[in-house]
Amino acid sequence: MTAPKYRLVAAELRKRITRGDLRPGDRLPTERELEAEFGVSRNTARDATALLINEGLVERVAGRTGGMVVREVLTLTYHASRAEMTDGLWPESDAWFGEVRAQGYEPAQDFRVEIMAVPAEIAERLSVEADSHAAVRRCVRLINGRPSSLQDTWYPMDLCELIPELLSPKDIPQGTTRLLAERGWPQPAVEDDLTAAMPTPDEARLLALPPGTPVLRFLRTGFSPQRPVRVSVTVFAGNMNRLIYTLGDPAIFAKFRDGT
Amino acid sequence: MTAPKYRLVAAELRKRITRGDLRPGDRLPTERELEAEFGVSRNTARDATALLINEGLVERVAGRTGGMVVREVLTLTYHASRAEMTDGLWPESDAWFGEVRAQGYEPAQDFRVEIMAVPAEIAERLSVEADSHAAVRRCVRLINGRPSSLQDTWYPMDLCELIPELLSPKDIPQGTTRLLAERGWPQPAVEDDLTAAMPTPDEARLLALPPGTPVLRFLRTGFSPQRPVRVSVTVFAGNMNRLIYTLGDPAIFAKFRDGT
DNA sequence: ATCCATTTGTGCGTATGTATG
DNA sequence: CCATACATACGCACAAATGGA
Repeated sequence: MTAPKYRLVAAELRKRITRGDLRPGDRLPTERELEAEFGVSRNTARDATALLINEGLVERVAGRTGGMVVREVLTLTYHASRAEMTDGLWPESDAWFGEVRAQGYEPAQDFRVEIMAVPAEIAERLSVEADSHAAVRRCVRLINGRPSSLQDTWYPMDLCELIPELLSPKDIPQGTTRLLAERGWPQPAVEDDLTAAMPTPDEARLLALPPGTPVLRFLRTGFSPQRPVRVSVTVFAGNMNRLIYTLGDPAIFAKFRDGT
Repeated sequence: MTAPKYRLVAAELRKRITRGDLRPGDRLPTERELEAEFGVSRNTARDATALLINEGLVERVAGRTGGMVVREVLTLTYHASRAEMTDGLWPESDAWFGEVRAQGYEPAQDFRVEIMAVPAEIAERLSVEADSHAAVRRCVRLINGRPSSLQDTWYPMDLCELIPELLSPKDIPQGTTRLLAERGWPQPAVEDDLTAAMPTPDEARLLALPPGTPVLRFLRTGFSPQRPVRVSVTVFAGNMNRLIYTLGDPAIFAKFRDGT
C-alpha cells in the first residue's frame, strides 16, 4: 500500500528541488549515484527521474559532463490586452518585439507565407468553408536565439484579393492589423481562446521543447464590424511564457504600475 | 540515424489516432499485441505508449477489461471576460455555475476556508508581506462529479477584519465580489496572469489527472481603486477546459453570437 | 584529430505485484 | 479463484552523446 520505490525516489529529489537544495542549472545525482543512494536499480532510478521530467522540473543531457539538470524558469511576459486596443489598432507583431526588448531580451522571427487548406477549427471562426483555402502568415519567434512561440495567422482568401500585400512574404511595415484597418477592415473586437495542452511532435520540434513541457495555445479571432477577418494561432512554449490581461479601468493600473 | 523503435511504434499509433482509425474511448492493441505486431519487446512497447501518454493522447487502465484507451476530449468553456464586468461586479463563482449549466453539465463544488501563510508570488500581488497570513477561500470544482478545476482566493487579513463574512466557511449568497463591493471595496479592474504548466503532484491528485496532462494556471488580481483586494489562483485541468476572453466593442459580438 | 571516460539512451528478458471483471 | 490486462522492479548489453586528455 506504500508508494512504489520510483515514486519515493522522485519525491525525495523533488523535495530537494522545491526546497532549493538543488537550484536551476544544478545537476541531480547521476543514475549510478541514485542506485547507490537509494538502493534501486538503474531502471528504477530512470523511472523516478522520468516523473520529474514530466513535471517539467528537470531535463536530461547525455554525455560526459551531462546529467539531469534542474530546469531554468525563464518567463517572458506577453500583454494580451493593452490600452492601445481601445483605438481599434492592435499592433500585434510589433507589440511583441517591443515587449521582448522591454524585458531585456533580443527578439527575432522567422517568417513565411503559405496558402493552405483551412482546418475545421479555423474555418468555423473565420466563417469560411472547411477545406477551402486561406493565406497563412507563419512565424517562429525567437528570444535570445531560442524558439519561444509559433504564430500562424489565417486570412480568408477573398480578403487577400482585396489586400494583396497579405500574400507578400515581406514584413508589412505598419503591421498587418494596421494595414487592414487602413483598407477598411479595422478590428475593434477580438475573441481569445486559451487552452493548455501537450505539444504535437511538430510543435515540440519547432520549439525545441524538452519532453514534459506543455504549451499554451492562444487563438485570437479578429472581428471587423462586418465579419471576422483573421485568426491567429499562437503556441507558446509553456516553460518560458506568461500571458497577461488587464481588464477594467485603466486609471487603476496606472497607480499600481511597478515592474509590469 | 533512423528513429529508435519505440518512436516508430509511437508514430504509427499516433497516426492511427489522429487519422481517426482509433477514436476516443477505443482501446489500443494490448502490450502483448504490440510485441507481436511490431516485433518489439514488451518494455519497448511500453516506452512507445509512454510517449503517447505524455502527449495526452491515451490513458492506461489496468485490469481485465482495461488497456490503453484513447482519451476523451471534453472541453468546458469559461468566459474570463464578460459584459457584466463593466459595472464593476464580477460574480465569479456564480458565473462559473451558470456557465457550466449552460453547457449542459452539472456543476458542484467542495469548499473550505483556511488561514495560511502567503507565498511570495501572492504576497507581491496583494502588496502584503511575504509569509504574513491571509484568508484563503478554497474550492474544488466538479463537473458531472469529476474534478475540473481548483480555485484558491486570497484576501488580506486586515480586509477580513473589516468584512468577517470572508472567514465564514459558508457560501456567501451574493458572491464575495459583490459582498466586497457592498462594503466599499469594488473591483473595477483585474489583472489576469496565464501560464501553462505541468501539475504539482498535489494538483494532479486533487484533479485526478492522468499522467501527461498539463494545467492552465490562472491568477486574477482584483483591484479596488485604493489597493488590490484579492488574488484568485485557478488551476484548470488542461484536458477539459478552455478560457475565452472577448475584448473590444460588445456590439460586434452580439452580431456573431451563435454557440459561444 | 583520436581516443577515452562518463553519462544518458535504447532494447530486451525476466519475475512478481496489482487491478479488474 | 482465475484470466487478463497493466505496474513495478531488476539485470544485462550495447549505442550515442559529450567533453576532456
